[in-house]
Amino acid sequence: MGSAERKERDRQEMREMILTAAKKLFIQEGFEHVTIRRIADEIEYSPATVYLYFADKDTILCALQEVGFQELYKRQQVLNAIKNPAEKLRACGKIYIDFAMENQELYDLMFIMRAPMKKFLEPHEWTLGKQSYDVLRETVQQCIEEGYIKAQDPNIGAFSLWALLHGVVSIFIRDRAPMVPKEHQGQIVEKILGFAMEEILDK
Amino acid sequence: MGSAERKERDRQEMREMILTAAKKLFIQEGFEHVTIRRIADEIEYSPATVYLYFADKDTILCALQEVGFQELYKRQQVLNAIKNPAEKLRACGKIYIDFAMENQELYDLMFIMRAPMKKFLEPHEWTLGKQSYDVLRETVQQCIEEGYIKAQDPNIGAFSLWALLHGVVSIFIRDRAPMVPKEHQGQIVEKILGFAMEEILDK
DNA sequence: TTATTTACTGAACACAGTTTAGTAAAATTA
DNA sequence: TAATTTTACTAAACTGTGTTCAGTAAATAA
Repeated sequence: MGSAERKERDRQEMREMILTAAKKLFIQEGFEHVTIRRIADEIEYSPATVYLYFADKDTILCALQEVGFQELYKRQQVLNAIKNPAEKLRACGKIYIDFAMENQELYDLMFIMRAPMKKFLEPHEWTLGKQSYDVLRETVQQCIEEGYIKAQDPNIGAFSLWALLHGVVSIFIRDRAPMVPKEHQGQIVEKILGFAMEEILDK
Repeated sequence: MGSAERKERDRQEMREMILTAAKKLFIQEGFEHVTIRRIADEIEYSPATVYLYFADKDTILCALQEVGFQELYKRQQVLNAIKNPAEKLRACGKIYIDFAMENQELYDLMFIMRAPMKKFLEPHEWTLGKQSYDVLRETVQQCIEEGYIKAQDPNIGAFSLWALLHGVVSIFIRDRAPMVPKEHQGQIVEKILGFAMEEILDK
């Protein structure tokens, strides 16, 4: 009677195949080329089969979004080694912008795209996102406690910093700054992070 | 032989009818319900007719984007009455965030959506956007000249402020901050503007 | 009055996401 | 082993996109 377990294992394998194919298409060809039919081609099954493993396209995008949050959270782990809160905050910002600029399609899906958010609106688990956000919020909190930031509310502080960094990278990712050539974008993102750090931190 | 002029006038009227219909759908029903067929219904012509006045859907979205930039620029005109650069900068920010939060669908089209940007990528006229951006840049410039800001480069300064404000409003517009209830969003946007002003301005 | 240009549309095409009816293989039961 | 049921899968279709094209009727020009 161990066949039920094998079934479940096979099912998970299939789900991962689909996600892997979707991610590959997503990164290599961009969002607009991620179609159920292309995913089906990639895994060598029919389009209808995809629907036996995922309710609809948005659900696949949600799952992919979670993969993105896992990767971001993983990068954030190096922060545990940094004790000084000011340094830690700067590193936290750096990790965020590097992740964004190096994985633009994935970042877009996680923080900009409309598609996969319908599912999340309700009580649902934005858990993964919260996990990453908490890293930032706690670092800001630490900066306040140890007197590196004069600001009072860690929530507003963390949110402002997030907004600033998200603002810069999303302007570039969605091509809203034609006055800035692509090859200067990374440099400007870093400069703004440094600028923000000087303004926020007291020493 | 004045018929050629009337023809041109009729043509412009038709273009405006289409844009008006598109804008109405856009604002009342949201982007996903703006289809060529719905626009055609609205103006009581066939879908094919729309293509006699606009090359494709993206071109219509571009035109709508320009309408948005006109509206933003129009709001910015009240800034001319403000002489003190610090006050002016704050008002400039306030106008921006008010416009964004009051016209979320339009703001989305102007600053977030992917669709209408393919056309703009080349040398093309991002003129309207530049016009509005220059208002901000010149205000920052003025603040620097009159010693209200210690920062050296007006470009980085203006861009940072834009990024911060765009970051906040776009996080809300694309529902990426489930921890913030809708009724508090406006309040937070304002708080962050105030926060930024305190940090940036020297007095 | 005739010829030509203009403004418009019905019908189709290609391509999405998604559903459904059916099939062949595997698993279960007898 | 033989019969039955369940499972895994797919071909084909449905709806709804953006877009094109051949044809038509009215307005204009000759």
